[in-house]
Amino acid sequence: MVSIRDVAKHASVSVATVSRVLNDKGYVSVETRKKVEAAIAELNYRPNEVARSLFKKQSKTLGLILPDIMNPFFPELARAIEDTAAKLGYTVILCNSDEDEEKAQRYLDILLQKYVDGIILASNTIREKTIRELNIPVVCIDREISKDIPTIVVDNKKGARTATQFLKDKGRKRIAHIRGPFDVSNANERCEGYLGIVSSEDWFTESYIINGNYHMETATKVALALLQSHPEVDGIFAANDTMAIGAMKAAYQHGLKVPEDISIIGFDGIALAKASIPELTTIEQPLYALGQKAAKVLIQLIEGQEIEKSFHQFDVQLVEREST
Amino acid sequence: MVSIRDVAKHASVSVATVSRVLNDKGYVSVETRKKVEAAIAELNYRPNEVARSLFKKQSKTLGLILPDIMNPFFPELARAIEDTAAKLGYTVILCNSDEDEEKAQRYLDILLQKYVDGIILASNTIREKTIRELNIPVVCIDREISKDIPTIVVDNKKGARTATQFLKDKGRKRIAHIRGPFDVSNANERCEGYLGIVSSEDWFTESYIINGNYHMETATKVALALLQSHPEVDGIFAANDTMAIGAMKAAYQHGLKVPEDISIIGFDGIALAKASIPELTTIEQPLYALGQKAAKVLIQLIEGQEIEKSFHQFDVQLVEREST
DNA sequence: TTGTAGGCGTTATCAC
DNA sequence: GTGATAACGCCTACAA
Repeated sequence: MVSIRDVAKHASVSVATVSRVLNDKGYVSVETRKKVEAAIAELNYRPNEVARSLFKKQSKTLGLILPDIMNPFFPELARAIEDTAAKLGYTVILCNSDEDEEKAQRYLDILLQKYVDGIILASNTIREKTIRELNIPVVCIDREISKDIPTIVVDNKKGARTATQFLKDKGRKRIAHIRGPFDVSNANERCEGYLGIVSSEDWFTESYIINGNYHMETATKVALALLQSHPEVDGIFAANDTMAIGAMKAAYQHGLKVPEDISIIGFDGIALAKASIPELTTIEQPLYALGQKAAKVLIQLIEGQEIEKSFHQFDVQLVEREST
Repeated sequence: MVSIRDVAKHASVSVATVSRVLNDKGYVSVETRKKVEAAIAELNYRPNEVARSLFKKQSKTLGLILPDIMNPFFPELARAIEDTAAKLGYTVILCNSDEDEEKAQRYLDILLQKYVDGIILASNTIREKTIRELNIPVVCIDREISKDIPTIVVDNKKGARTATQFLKDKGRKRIAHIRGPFDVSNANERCEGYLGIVSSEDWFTESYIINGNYHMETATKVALALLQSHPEVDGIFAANDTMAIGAMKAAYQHGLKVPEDISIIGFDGIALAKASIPELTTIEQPLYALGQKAAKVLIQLIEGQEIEKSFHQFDVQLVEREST
């Protein structure tokens, strides 16, 4: 690897001068600059980012900690973050935490040791205090940890209301809800939204709320049980698309036609929703925009720019397809 | 951030000694070691990886360049790679190349500047020469660039033969193929496999091979056109699952029932295949194992261990579900 | 306008 | 056994 010293020698100047033209800082005569640039080109020199990082105490690297990139919700987010980061000169380290606090903590340590400039975090196990102690900018996404930490989320409650109301408007009389995990904030918000619409209905009972874990298989199982015990159910709002697909499977297994016999609506707007047959009606999150925003805010924070506001709640949109 | 110097001072020893206990290298008396360890614990000291990297010229970081993490084929691969890397003490930088040579090249440069220790590459735009010039270990995955570069792939041809033969065995008489892009090696291999089974059939014509691009929408379009112009087609082997789903959509749009009127089989075994209704029969790749192997081989290469062989071709497995 | 030199936090080579 | 000290490649006072 050719170093700044080689360039200096080649151009018969000092390393300081080379550094100056490299960073466009300080005075350099046009002539010397040209000489240096020629040397750089000739030697195909590229500054060593590690040395730079050591000196500057920052690495132009972001950490991205999410539960599991295999969860179809995250790839689009990750892509948006990576795109935006790249555009702004940053690189991103991918970490899968599996919602495991210890694992997340380990990644946090490693990222710190590697001098990452900031972290984007989708987690419900990490607490505010831990984040504060990191002493580097952190942006939370999808899951809110504290109002005092920059956060990019979506209006879950409103989206859930929209979904439930939509089912009602479609003439559905008994609307059930497959909720997400209790320790995930958005799952609780979505459940609240659902309740906001149905809790005053005379038919409503708690048994219309069944517990899912955001995964398909479990959703199929619990939905099937629901359909068996409550054959009157004619509409399901699942707290995410994956579970909605699971519910569709359950409906078929139970001999029900979607959407003729039962309407199913999801939440998230992942690619899967468009790939299912019938295609899934869902509450679509602007996933790419969320990721983009997260990266932008984080980098602003890193670069010390003033942030207008730190809590961003995006709107969500009903996309009607074939399952309702 | 507390540095090795702070620890040294705290333990009243020299930095050299601290370094020795840190790396378990050289002689350190039990007593001093204990002192140092106490100081480390007390100050909660963690060595600075950047400084380490600078000195050692390696960063315990891997680069992962793939076309697009949003393509459902890649998350599982990425996850396996990240898991394995983490277990072995490495971290991974995610890069999306969009099959764009220039973009990939840019990432390569950046990764080099960051001293990554090795790169895992899924690309068909980068040439062998470019890889050689990197002067760091590279392993290719999913797409073969050269027999001389460590590569992890699957027996595409055989898998394609299996798929096509399976359709035949199911009694399908006119089997079409939606192929992948011409510049992707596995697409060509899969097409060859298909041809191996059908090219000698008397009904076979080139018009049974239609061009897809591994994406769903296009597949739906071309499959629909095929079904219209060739209503006799009763089986489709799509070169990947995403296109197989697209073909299912086309079948439904055309008024055909799957699998009653037409059988459809995919390739890859992505999660989507299990989520579709009906569930997709497919040729399943051991995705996680592939990623794991890639990471392991790369790290072996990095750590200078001898590699038994560098070209790994995994077997593929027919998974029969509901679409055939 | 340019060069010298010290330091970022580690590791490794020598002395002692 | 332990401690100075010179790298690693870069940046930035400070001098010249």
